[in-house]
Amino acid sequence: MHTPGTFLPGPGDGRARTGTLATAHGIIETPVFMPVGTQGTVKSLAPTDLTDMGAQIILGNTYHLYLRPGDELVARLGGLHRFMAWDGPILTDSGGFQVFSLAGLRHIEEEGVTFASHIDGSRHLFSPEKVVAIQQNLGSDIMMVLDECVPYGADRAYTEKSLGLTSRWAKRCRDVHPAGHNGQLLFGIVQGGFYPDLRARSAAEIVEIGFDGYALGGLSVGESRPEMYDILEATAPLLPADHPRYLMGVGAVRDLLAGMAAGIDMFDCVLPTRNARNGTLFTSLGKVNIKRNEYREDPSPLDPDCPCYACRTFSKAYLRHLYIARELLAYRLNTLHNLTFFLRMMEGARQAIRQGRFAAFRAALEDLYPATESPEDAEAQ
RNA sequence: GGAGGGGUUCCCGAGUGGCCAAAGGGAACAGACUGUAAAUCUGUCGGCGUAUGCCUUCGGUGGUUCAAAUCCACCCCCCUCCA
Repeated sequence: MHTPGTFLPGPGDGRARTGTLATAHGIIETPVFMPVGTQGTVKSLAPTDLTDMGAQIILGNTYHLYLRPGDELVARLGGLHRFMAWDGPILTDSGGFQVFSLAGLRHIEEEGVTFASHIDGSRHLFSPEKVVAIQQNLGSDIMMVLDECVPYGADRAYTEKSLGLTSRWAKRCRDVHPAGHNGQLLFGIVQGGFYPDLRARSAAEIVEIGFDGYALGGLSVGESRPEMYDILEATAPLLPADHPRYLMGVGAVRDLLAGMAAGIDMFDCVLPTRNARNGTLFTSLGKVNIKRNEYREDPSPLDPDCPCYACRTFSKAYLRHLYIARELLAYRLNTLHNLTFFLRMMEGARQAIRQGRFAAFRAALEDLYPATESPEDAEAQ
């Protein structure tokens, strides 16, 4: 049988590939999209909803769960799976991203990062060892090393220095969590900003340490698509083919497609869940802003091609009404739908890759989800 | 009948001589959201073919003034208290 950590590549199509990753809570078919459940819940959904829509693995967050309710409390209650009643695989992010995004009161030094809680201002230290210990308490199937997610625009000197720190932190994480320990996998994270040679160096150092999987961090942090794709395409091939590759924090429909085309196996992003709560829905006919006046009396389903409960049961007019009226059901139905769309898209992608028609699959979706130029980009031209 | 308070742009509500097309909130309309401090944030929101511009608007009418949502007179509504 599969022991946790076993990654078996399946049929591929160009650089895009399928595969299976074994974890202590089940086997994941890749490429996979992982819904984000930062605080031990995918906002507005119950675990049964996730099971029903075919979610294979979800995310939790070290930073948030450590601060509240506390990883030791979760451990006493039987671990995160039991605590939140989700039997499938869980990946926990290390808090590296929070170190970056909650940039307010924080200090990065060799030992780790000192920060102030966004909840009560209390001071804490996240060291590589601490972050692993927290994730061990949570009992996640895939743990992430502590890294520094370098902000967009960081200069070469800073990026280079940061990359070295991320590598040393990665090594310390590996040292306190040897391969195979507890059935919990540990993934390394490649940084290096937007300097291809630094990316290559980071990849080499992280691969040298040896992890169960390799993540690309520090992308989709404000850069343009071409910049992101350049780094993605240059770096993904540097990650070992016999391990899963994870593109952190991505993403948008066309970014997922670009990632898969580059050989990425795993993705996570708040986009489908957050956008659902903000009224932007993804459908087989393109993006729908459900609050628009044009849907006020529209009796048709949101997506005639979608099997989710919202699409099977309600009209766009009703979904619009719920959203405009800020009814709680709106958040739930919208999230149900958006995640269903993303998961089905990934299923479609896996099939397309197996059948050698990924390029066509990608092109069709890219037509529905054109690259939206940011106003800044447009003005710059 | 007497005393007092009030009528402001779709709604609520600031504004009591010029810096007022008029704060703020809501509604409405549109947009953003990429390892979730996000059920959040941004823009528009009287009219005029992009306007340091013009026109219309602050219960009604008439006046004072270089200038009025703001001051005066009368009128029309609404609310509270006392008879």
